[in-house]
Amino acid sequence: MNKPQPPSTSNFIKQIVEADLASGKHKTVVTRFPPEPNGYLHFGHAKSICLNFGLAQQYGGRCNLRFDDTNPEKEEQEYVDSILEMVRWLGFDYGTALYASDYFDFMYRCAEYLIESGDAYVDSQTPEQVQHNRGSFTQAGKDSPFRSRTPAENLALFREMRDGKHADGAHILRAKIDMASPNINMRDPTIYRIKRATHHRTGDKWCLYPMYTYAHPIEDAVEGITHSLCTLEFEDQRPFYDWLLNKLAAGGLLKRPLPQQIEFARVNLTHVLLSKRKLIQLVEEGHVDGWDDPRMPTLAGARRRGYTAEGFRRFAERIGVSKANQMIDFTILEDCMREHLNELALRRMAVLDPLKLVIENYPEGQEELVEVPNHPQKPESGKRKVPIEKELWIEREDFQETPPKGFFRLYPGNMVRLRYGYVVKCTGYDKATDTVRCTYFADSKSGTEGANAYKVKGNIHWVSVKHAHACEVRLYDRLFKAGHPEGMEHLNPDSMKTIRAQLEPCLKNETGEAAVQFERHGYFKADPRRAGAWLRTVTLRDSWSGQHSS
RNA sequence: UGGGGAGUCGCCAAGUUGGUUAAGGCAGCGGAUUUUGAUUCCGCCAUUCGAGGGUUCGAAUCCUUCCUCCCCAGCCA
Repeated sequence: MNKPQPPSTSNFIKQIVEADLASGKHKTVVTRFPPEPNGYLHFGHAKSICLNFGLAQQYGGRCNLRFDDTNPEKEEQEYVDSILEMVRWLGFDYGTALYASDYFDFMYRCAEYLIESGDAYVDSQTPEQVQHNRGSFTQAGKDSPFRSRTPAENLALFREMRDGKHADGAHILRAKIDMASPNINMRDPTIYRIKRATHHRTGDKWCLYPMYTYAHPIEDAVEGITHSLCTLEFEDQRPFYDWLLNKLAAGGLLKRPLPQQIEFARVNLTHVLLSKRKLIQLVEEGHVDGWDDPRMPTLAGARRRGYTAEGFRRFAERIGVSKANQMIDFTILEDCMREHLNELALRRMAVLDPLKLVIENYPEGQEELVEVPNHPQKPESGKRKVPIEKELWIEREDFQETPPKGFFRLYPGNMVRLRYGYVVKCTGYDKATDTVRCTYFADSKSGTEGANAYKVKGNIHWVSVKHAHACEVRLYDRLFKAGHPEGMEHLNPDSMKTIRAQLEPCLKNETGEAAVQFERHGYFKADPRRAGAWLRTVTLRDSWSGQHSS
């Protein structure tokens, strides 16, 4: 039950943080999780969220949730709401959410400062010319003919841009750095563009929007972020990040100490696609029901699927943080969820593919209650009483008329225990009625002295025919079919199975949804023999309507 | 090709001020317990740290050459 947790591993980010704390560079740790509200959070974001919030938690600092909403064309309130909800679900308290758009005025002021200091200019080349003059990996770029405009000219033009006097794309504001830099990102990067789009928060107030490259460092600095964690592809951006911050700090617009950008590798999972483009495709083409479809690798989907927030936190801790590209085996995520669910989920007997079992020597009309623990390893979870009688449903796969070698469940002549009930011996199978027959041993009831006299290898679950109630339950076994990393189109949405909230009496997990493990249908280790299992529409018949007792 | 990163067991990942036998997890394999073929438990699983040279009494850790992979030429983030 108490699996030893892997020791909390150290990583290079913690080392930097600790060094900064030790040297007195920072007195506290302030991080941030800065999503652009242009989509739903997925498994990959979970790593970043846990990393940023976890770090702040660990060092007694704080972590901001900040929306990087600098491109109104792609962003929507719907995404904001969903992100807010999922971060909360993951168990992190972000206080009040912040928005890059709240700093638009300040960013604008900074831009005017850069113009005045000669560090930015308005470029009026066409996008094609800009691109052409940027040069290539091997060729230096060429200065724009507009690069030498005076600060006064630039300022006037920039204000006109802000005031809507120019068409989209007519001009851009660029940082004046070095068109010959070997780092292409330093070849006068664009920092403002004209874009007439309605912003989900600022409406039509602006027709001028800052670029991420420019906005992000300012957002970090304004919020007093100490360690700005981002993914590897931004490494080349760091020189500009530092350039900008130092310029603005020199101008008195920002206070030191300035934030430090630190890059880490994003997570990839085998058989799981996290590309926003492809996920959108799945939703838009109707391959899934929506962003929260339990088959989706989104956090919203994961939650409906029965994954727990704690499972994600363990996952983040286990995979670690480094700068080497990671391709994490999906079994690690599964194991984290299975591990947590195993501790958390109450056990229930349920028959998904029913086959009738008749106990021939059990008195007609008689029934009795057997006591069943809710969690075999946790007595404190209590027990419940489940009715047993002459006719039961058992799992079809628990019976074999002609058993394969090694099969130790029900087959003619073999004895098994009806879990928590009696030991029965199979006496035959009626093809006409599709019924398995057996006889039971009255002195073998679980919990009685006689029970121990019976040594049987098989132990099957069952449900009383009379008391069972059927309910539609859909179980989702696996996210994607192994072997089809490229897509989920191979899955049949109607046949998928999911554990859902119908299982009301079961223990609630922190999501408010029910987490339950079906006996023999719970979170098994990945088993190729079960790979096709989810391709069935199933009906659940369960006997847990019985009373709880403890 | 210019620049920036990364290479420790099938997958992650500790270890890097050079110092006995290179943590741990996942996966895998073997075994014990078990009223879930689950869980739990025990054991096995890198003479080797991308490769080759070198320095050293001693290197995954230092020097050097080479190889491989990833990122950058949006008025996206």
